[in-house]
Amino acid sequence: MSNQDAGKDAAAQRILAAIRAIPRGQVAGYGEVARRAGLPGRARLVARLLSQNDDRDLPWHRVLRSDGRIAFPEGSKGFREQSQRLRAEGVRVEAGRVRGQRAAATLDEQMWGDGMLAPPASARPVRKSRAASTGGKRARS
DNA sequence: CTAGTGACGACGA
DNA sequence: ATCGTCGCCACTA
Repeated sequence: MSNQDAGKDAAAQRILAAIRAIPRGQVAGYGEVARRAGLPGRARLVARLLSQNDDRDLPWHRVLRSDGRIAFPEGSKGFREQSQRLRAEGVRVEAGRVRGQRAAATLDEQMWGDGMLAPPASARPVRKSRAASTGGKRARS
């Protein structure tokens, strides 16, 4: 296995850890999870991982889009599954959208919350550390 | 190398 | 709040 493979795997493990760190009844956005994992700008990587994931243990249902919407198309199998699992935890889901909390923002606060420990962010740029500026103003007018 | 695709994210209209 | 467009990443053809 090459270094790249190892690095990819490490990133994957970190992402999985970040997802498992989401408290029951709480939710987080893909981008938030990626950031928490030290992979800013890799929201899509998180999504790809989940699509590949098969671990029933993983609380994947707590990961939503940044706008609080479930990422699956309404009515799809995954959609129903996720909605059900979320509601089972007491999360209010309506019209494919989670109400009661804003997906994300709370993650870090829940873990390290009010000055509990050092900033996790630690921002382990792992590498690459690109701008990761998701959506940098196009020149459209 | 270019194009297309996807459990994404942000911004402008 | 909704929609369309653009940006970024990782992967596949």
